[in-house]
Amino acid sequence: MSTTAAKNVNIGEAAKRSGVNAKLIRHYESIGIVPKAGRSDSGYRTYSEADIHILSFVKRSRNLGFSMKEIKKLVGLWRNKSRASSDVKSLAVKHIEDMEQKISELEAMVQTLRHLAKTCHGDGRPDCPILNDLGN
Amino acid sequence: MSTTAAKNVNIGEAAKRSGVNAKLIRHYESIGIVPKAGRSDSGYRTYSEADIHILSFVKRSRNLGFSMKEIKKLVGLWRNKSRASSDVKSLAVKHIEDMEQKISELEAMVQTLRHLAKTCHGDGRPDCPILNDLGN
DNA sequence: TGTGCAGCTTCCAGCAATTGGAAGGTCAAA
DNA sequence: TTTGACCTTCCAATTGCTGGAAGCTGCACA
Repeated sequence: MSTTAAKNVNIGEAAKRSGVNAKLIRHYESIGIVPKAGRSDSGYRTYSEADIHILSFVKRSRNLGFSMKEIKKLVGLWRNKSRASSDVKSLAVKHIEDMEQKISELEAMVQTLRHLAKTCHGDGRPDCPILNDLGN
Repeated sequence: MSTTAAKNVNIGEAAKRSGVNAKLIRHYESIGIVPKAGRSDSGYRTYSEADIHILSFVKRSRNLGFSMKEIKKLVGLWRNKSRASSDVKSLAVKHIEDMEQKISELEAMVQTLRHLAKTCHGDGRPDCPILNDLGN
């Protein structure tokens, strides 16, 4: 009745609570990642606890490196009580594979560069094997 | 005199030889990564061996994950005979550090996601711990 | 009651680093 | 001559934001 009444907040507060800044919240709304916020009489966006929860969900998913496209799917699955866990799992597994692929690419790059850097004396002299190698 | 004469080529051939496609070569020129190509009477861009070499250099640097900004610097250093090797080395070392940072972030993400995925049965049932965890 | 400022609104523009397309000129072979 | 491959420029889209400008609203303070 009173204490449990909806205490909707403005975008700034929603930003603070979800960890997603206001600019980005509007952006997410505009590209359909999060549902359209309600509006006050004067046109301000209003956010419920549930809305803020979705924003946090998006934030956390981003932190885990999901693309916006994937997150759009995840948010849909999350809001849909009848979704199958297999959908979620396959998305996650695919994503793990992508990240592992990226990690090994980066490791190969580091390997090569470290080798190049080791052969470069790194003083004031003009000749540097890094550049020579890059040129081949 | 004759056999060593400059045999400049069009952008398509330069693309083939450098591994950088024509569209991208024009783009690199427009943003000043590579020097402006010469032009034939009819306005076609022409590329010498040296030009192609620069393009290959850019390609290889990109493969090693350097940003365009860094590559711009590298190309400058490469074309400048009097540069100091310390400039090159510090650029490379900084880049290695950046990549290593990225690798550990990715590894942390994979770790987390792998954990989440393990706890998800991945069948037709609607409840999935991945989504539950993401929501917190 | 004003006034001042924080906070909200929209829209527009740009960042990296490409990629794609449209509309048109050129070159060489058939 | 005509086809077709190649070249030219310019403009737009992509992904995931971030920033600014111009203009409301809301609220405290004098």
